[in-house]
Amino acid sequence: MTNIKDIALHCGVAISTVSRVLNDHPDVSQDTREKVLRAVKELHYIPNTSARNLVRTSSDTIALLVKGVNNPFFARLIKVIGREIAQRGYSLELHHMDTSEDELRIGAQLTNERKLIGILFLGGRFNYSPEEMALIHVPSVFCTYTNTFGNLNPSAYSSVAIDDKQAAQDAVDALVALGHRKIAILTDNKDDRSISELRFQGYKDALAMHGIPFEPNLVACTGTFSDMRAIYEATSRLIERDSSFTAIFAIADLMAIAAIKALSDHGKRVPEDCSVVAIDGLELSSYTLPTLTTLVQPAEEMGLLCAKTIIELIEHPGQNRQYTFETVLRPGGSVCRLNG
Amino acid sequence: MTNIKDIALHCGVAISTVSRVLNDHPDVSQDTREKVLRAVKELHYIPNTSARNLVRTSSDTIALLVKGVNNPFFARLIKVIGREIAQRGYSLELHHMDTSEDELRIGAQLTNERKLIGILFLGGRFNYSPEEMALIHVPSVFCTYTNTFGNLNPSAYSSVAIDDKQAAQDAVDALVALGHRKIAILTDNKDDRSISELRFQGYKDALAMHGIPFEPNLVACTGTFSDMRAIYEATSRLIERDSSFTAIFAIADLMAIAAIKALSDHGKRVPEDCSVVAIDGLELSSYTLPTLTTLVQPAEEMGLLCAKTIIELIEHPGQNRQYTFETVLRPGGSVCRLNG
DNA sequence: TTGAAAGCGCTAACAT
DNA sequence: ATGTTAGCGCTTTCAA
Repeated sequence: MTNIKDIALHCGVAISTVSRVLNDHPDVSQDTREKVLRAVKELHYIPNTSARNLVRTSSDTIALLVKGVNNPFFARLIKVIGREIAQRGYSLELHHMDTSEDELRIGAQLTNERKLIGILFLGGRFNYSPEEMALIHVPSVFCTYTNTFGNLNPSAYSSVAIDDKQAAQDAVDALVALGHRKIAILTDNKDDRSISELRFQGYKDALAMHGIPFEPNLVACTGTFSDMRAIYEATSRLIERDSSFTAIFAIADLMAIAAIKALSDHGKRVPEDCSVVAIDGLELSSYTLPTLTTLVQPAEEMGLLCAKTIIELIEHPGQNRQYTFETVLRPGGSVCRLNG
Repeated sequence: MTNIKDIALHCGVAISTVSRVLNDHPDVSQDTREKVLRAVKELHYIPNTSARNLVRTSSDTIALLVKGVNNPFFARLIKVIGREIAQRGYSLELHHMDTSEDELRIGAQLTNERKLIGILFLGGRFNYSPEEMALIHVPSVFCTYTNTFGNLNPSAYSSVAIDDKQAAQDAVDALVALGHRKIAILTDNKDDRSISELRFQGYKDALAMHGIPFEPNLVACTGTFSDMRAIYEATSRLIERDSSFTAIFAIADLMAIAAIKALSDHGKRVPEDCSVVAIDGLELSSYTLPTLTTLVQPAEEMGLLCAKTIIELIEHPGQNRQYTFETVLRPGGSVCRLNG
């Protein structure tokens, strides 16, 4: 591997001069600059970021730490965030990690490895403790989740999220408004201290608010957000167990899509025999047959605010703040009035 | 940030001793080891990977370089690859980059930054030149693409891919076998020197082989693989321009889904009025209404072979090899016999 | 079993 | 405008 020293030797200049050229410092003569740049090309020089990061005390880099690969909702968010960060003159580094890893630990590691100035967390847990949070020494924003199940002081973190419980209530409300009272729920999990639990809670609250008794029989747990087969099967079991429901609330769009297939395969037409409402608002859901009635998370706005917030925090530290977005019902062909 | 030196000071040992403990070297006394490990916990020590990578001459790390975020087909591949690499005792690092970046350059940079022992490229170009390829000094495998439009010597690269042209031919053949002769194509692009071009070529070849004249009017270009709205509109324009076709070949599953919606909105039922065949075999496509007839890329097998191949190359350099997979037709509800 | 010290490639003072 | 030099945090000889 050719390094900065090779370039210096080749050009008969000092390595600091090469470094200056490489980092666009102004105080280098035109001649030297060109000579160095030519050598860089000729010798196929590729900078060693490890060495650079080791010696630098700061960068202009914000990391976007994504936990879990399979979330289609993240894609739009990432796009918007990337655009805004670039436009504001910072660099964005995308890092993915497995669901099994600890995002705060990885964040801390990345911070001192790459001299990050900020971290955007995507897909993290809802229950950080102050001790865990203390690992992170740069500004950070929780994107699309917040600290509902943790005990962080509001001054200790920033977040941009929807109100999951409220969104679930809205979904159920929409079904009730159409005359439905036997409403099943399709959820990943009932008590994951995360999205599923919140949306499940919103479902129960909404039922209670409408004086509808909660029926455990109408709860279908999939154990997954993305495995269509598992979702299909959970729905099938639900139908076979108790098909008295006239509507399903699915906590995610993809779940609704698999559910509609299961309903169809069991001779139940959507929406005539069963209405379906979900939460997400994926672009895809506007192109299925029938199209999905879903509570849209405003991905673009949320992504933009995530970016704006982290930059604000970087430029003016200490102004932590939690933002909550409203979901908007996007009408689709998957619902209809009961017996209508 | 606490570093290895702080730990050493805290424990009253030398830096090298701490390093030995951290790297599981055997020649450290039980006492010292425990003392150091305790300090690591207490002081919240987090290793600096940059420093480590700078000094190391090699790692056990294979990188999976993914270009473009929005490909749903990649998710499964990544999962399989990750599992196999881990099982064989190597580490996998996932790196994402923008479509605008040069994967070979990034690969080269990452290699000397992180001391990689191998690279898996996902989503790269089909047209590398030997000069470009010379940047990469470790074994590598092109996953799900190959060098069709480049001039690499077969001994100079390894790849695991499907035969895109053949898959497109198979798709058209399937439609012709059902009596269709007016077959439209929905493609990203006609000449991108990549997947789209190959599949478009396969479409044309198949038509020719069956003595069906190629009609430019029946070509709909979307300019995208993932923007459903754009695909929907391209399909709509196609229908409004010339609705004489009885079948559509979509070069990707998501395109087919948007196309079916457009057909439906134009009063054309699928498959009764128009059959649809695609290439991909996403899990999703088995859960749409109607389900998609699609040529499945065997993601699991391909991912496994990618992993096996890179490991083989690492352990026995110089055995470059190109693998081609057959796609398999997965029958769905989106096709039927013409006038049947 | 442990310590001392060299140096990975680079940036950033500090000189000149 | 350019050169010299001291580290950044770590691994790895080489000595003891």
